[in-house]
Amino acid sequence: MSNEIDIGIRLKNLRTERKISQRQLAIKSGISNATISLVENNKTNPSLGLLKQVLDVIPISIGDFFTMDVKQENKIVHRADELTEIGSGLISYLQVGNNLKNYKLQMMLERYQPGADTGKSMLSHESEESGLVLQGRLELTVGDEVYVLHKGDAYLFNSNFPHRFRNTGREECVVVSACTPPSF
Amino acid sequence: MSNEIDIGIRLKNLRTERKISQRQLAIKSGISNATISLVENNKTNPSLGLLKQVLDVIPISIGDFFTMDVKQENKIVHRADELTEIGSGLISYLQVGNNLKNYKLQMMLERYQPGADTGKSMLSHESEESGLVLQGRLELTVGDEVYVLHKGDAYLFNSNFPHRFRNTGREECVVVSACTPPSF
DNA sequence: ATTTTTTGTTTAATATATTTAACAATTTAA
DNA sequence: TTAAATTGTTAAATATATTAAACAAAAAAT
Repeated sequence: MSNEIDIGIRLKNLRTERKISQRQLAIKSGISNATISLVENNKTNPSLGLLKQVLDVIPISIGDFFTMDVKQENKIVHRADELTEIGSGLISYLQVGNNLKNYKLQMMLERYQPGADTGKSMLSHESEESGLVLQGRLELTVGDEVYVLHKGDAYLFNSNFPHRFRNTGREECVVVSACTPPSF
Repeated sequence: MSNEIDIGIRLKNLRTERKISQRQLAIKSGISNATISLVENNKTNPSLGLLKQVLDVIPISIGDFFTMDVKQENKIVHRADELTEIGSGLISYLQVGNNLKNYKLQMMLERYQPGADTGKSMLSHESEESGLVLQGRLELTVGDEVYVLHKGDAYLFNSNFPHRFRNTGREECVVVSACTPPSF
């Protein structure tokens, strides 16, 4: 799902590397600081003209902006409220770290609302998944086998098998999971 | 002045190379055909999300889109209504051709409204300019010399001299000019 | 300590992008 | 030829980006 362009982190990196504030950048570019904030947090869908105006003061071209490497994640401790939401709907995936390009490991705190269902995934990417249930009831289907997991139970499998997760219980189901390499 | 990003020509080239219509591209991308038209004619300032949606069906990345070479101008005959306006205000410069990157010669039809004034240009780029007055009265200053030209008169000079054009007459002044290499 | 700046974020107001629907012009079908 | 479909463009309606102004939190100054 996280298929979008991460304009925010790119701009924020460029700005903080130069040690200038949102407001300074705003003044130099002629864009409001509110907008800079919204862009950096991916809370708006900026126009190209606007982006160019901002990048002109860096300066960097639009092409370079999108082709440049995103600075590697170097934060080690991620506070509870800093985890990155990459899920949606009835399922929440709170990922440890924003940009995992340079990592082999993806760690997530998963929350399945009652009735939540990933659907049968037919993905055949070579990766391994493991998880441990903290709360609630989780139905796991791998191939033809169906399992029901409760608090304390864990799973580990090769994710090129078709698989599916469902919360068949009445309360929220919470799972801590790991995956290598990252699957999205 | 023409300092902007030529999104329009880039997209139009990509689309026409693939021989698909604006409407086909619109349907595939989920964007309205009206918008595609506006974007191709630089009549709107599209958001990045929109551009990405469109480019995804080409497909091409945003970075590549902006770094790719713009197809060279290959049109030979440019109809009167196809000339490219690169002037503004009281002065109209109708240029022969859109993208002159690969050309050494820039041909323009210039219209100076009464009172129009280029201001004294101190530019010292090595280039030659020539022009022929079709209508009206044109005051030309080159270095210390001031000349007044009327219908049929022409000029030719090396444009690293400071120079300036003014319409000191009461009617519109029309000039056909040439410049090498292109100055803007 | 207590102002005073400076920081990043958010909300309501406003500006502008985008869509829907219509148009005229050209091409395709019959 | 005429009718039908497809082309690109434009105007009015609508959705959304952007701004101005206020906010709370942190840093700097006194």
